[in-house]
Amino acid sequence: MTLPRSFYLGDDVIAIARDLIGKVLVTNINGHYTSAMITETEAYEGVGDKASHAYGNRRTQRTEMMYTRGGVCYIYLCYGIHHLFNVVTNETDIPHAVLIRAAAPIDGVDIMLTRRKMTKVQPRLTAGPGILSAAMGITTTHNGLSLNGPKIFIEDRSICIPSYDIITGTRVGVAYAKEDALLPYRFCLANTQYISKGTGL
DNA sequence: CAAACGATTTTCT
DNA sequence: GAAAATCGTTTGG
Repeated sequence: MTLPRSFYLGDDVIAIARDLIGKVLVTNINGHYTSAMITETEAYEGVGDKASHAYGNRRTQRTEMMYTRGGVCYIYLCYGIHHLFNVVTNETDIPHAVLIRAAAPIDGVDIMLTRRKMTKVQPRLTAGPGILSAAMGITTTHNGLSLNGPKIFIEDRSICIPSYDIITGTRVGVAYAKEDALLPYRFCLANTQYISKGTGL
C-alpha cells in the first residue's frame, strides 16, 4: 500500500518525519526495481527554520519545489556531487520537507550493489543521504515526481516500529543554522547498522 | 559576470 | 582522524 496523499498534508512536519521511520522507499527506474526501509530522517520546518533552504520564505528556482503541495519529492545537488532526496509535506506555499538520510535494503540488492560499485552488502551501501540516492538510482532529474509512482513510491508494509525504538537527535551538517542546529529534528531507528555518521547517536 | 559555499563521501595517513 | 574532491545555486558588484 502506498501512503495516501493525506499522510503528507499535515501541519506537523516533525511528526511526519518520525512516522516515516519504518516506511518503505521504492524506486522503479529504467525497469530496475529497488526498495529499502527508511531508518533515518530529518525534518526541515520551512520559513522559521534557519537550517532550511526556505528560511525566511526564500523562493528561488531551486527551492520552489518545496512550496508545492505535499506528496512529491524535492531533490537537489549538494557539494556538487550528491543528490539528496526529500519528501515535500503540507499544503501549497508551506515549504516543509523531510530529508531521508538512510534506509535498510530490501529488494533489488544486486542492482544497488552495481550502482554503488560494491561487491558485498554493508552499511555503506545505503547509510547516508547521498549514497542512499545513488543506490536507489535517484538523481535531480526526478525532482518533483509524485511519491505514488510510477517511478518513486513510499509504501506502508505494516512494519511496526514501537516508539521506544526511535531515537531523537540533532541534525547533521547544519552548524551554520546556529541555535536551530540544536533542535531535536533528527529521527533514527534503534538497533540497525543503517545509520549515517555525524552527530553520534 | 565573478566568487563563495554547502542538509557529503571517500580516501589517505 | 583529517583533508580533498567537485559544481550548481545564490549573492553581490
